Amino acid sequence: MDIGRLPNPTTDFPAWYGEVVKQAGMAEHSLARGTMVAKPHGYGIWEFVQRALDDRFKLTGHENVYFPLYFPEKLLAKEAEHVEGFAPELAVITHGGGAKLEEPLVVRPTSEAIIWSTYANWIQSYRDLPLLYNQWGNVVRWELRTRLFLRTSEFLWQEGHTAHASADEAHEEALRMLEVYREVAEDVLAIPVLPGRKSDAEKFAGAVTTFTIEGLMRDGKALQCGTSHFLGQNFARAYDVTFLNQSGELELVWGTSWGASWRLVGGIVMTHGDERGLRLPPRVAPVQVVIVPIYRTEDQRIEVLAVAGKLRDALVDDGIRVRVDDRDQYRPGYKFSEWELKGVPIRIEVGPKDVAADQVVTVDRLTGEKRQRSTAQAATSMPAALDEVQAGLHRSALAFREANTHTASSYADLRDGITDQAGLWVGPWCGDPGCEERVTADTKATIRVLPLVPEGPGAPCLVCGGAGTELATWARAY
RNA sequence: CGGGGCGUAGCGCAGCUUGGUUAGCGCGCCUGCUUUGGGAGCAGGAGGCCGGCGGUUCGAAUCCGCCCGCCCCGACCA
Repeated sequence: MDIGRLPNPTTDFPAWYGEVVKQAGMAEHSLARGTMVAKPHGYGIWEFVQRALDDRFKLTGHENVYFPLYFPEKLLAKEAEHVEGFAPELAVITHGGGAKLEEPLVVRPTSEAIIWSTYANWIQSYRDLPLLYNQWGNVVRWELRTRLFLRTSEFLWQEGHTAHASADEAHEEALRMLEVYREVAEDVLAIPVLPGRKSDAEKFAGAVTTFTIEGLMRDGKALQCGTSHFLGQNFARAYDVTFLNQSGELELVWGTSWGASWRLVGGIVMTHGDERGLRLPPRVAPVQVVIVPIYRTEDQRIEVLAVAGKLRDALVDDGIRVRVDDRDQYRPGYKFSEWELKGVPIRIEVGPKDVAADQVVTVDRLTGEKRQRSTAQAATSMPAALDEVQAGLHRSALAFREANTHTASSYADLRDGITDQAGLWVGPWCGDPGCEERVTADTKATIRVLPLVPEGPGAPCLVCGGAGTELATWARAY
């Protein structure tokens, strides 16, 4: 693999991002426009994200199911807002088995249509509710401009689809899953996020309310890291999903849906990366500790690898994902750089001098500081050292977000501020879509998040001066 | 879809203006020796339908036409 120097993340963030993803062996573009190949290092990180999410889905009472990749196009059209929202990015199958299809099929851009039309058959009574299902899969949205992990025409994600007997219960479910996303982002990915609501302009096509968690990337742009929707009875109405309540009355079912994608992998890169490459939170690092042996002679090689092997075994017993890099064709300095590029949280160096002194050198990816420890202590101190890296990454990301969150006190403030200083800008908004549009037209920034509980900020709208009803957070976004 | 740029070895590029016999450079790759505590050195070697099709010409990577693909910038999105 060709590992060269990286572009400067401060002056050329998009180029830096692309090079990190490629050089770290995470992903690359594939032949059809907008598609990507996920490579072992990138897919490996995604597997830990998946596991963290899936474990929590199970703990909150959900089961996994799988619905098909394509379904009749006319199904999509039953929910007006929904079809309108997705029409521009649909992939449509017109031919199959060498013949033109009588009914075109769509490749799912999301699965509400096929799932709700199926739920109609599964739900008759309040006793069938709630239905708490999730599926892991891929979806296709015909994107024009793509970026590895962040926006590709096909991407991997999970989508939860639940059905409930009451509005309150569905609403609670949507918030519960938002909290799951928040917890995974913060505790597992070490990405500080703002939970909240989307404005009507930004919400999911077909939802009553869309909830979101938003992260702030190192270049000052926001990234939506997960969304959860309260669907009201919109899809139940469109797909005729009714149930008999305890009083024997026919009612429409209440629904939610929620999704998070491998975009989160891109979020990890853009939140924690630095000029040397990726910095991985230990909880999603495919390799948490790498041991690099250093030797000159064959005798030293044997001796050093023996110590490295014993250390590896001790760490494996502690449940740590560890690898000994015993490749003979690369020298130590090369390996240091490569593992730093790949973001491995902790490196242990073992050389002849260390073996003689019964010690090793440890270096963490957070501070780059080299420390000597006894071999025994190195083994026992690793779980705590990994926790320190995990916490340190979150701490520094949070400090970055705080330093880049600004309060706008006038419209000029907001408009010029977002242009001059990327980041999150907070200010009162009256709720009028016209005012929202004006800001977007002037600055390319959008409302990323509104408070979970609407609460008057007690100050006039920054745009029109009318009564402010919301404290909106604005930013340019991915 | 509108504007700009580019297709030559796995990757990054030169050569094209002014056509000429064997198409070159860096990185990577293979072999050997020396090396190995922050991206090793030397020597030898493999690897090309010059994006495709057609035209001009004794002769095309080079000139002309058409086509295909990719990248960047403007309206949508996890």
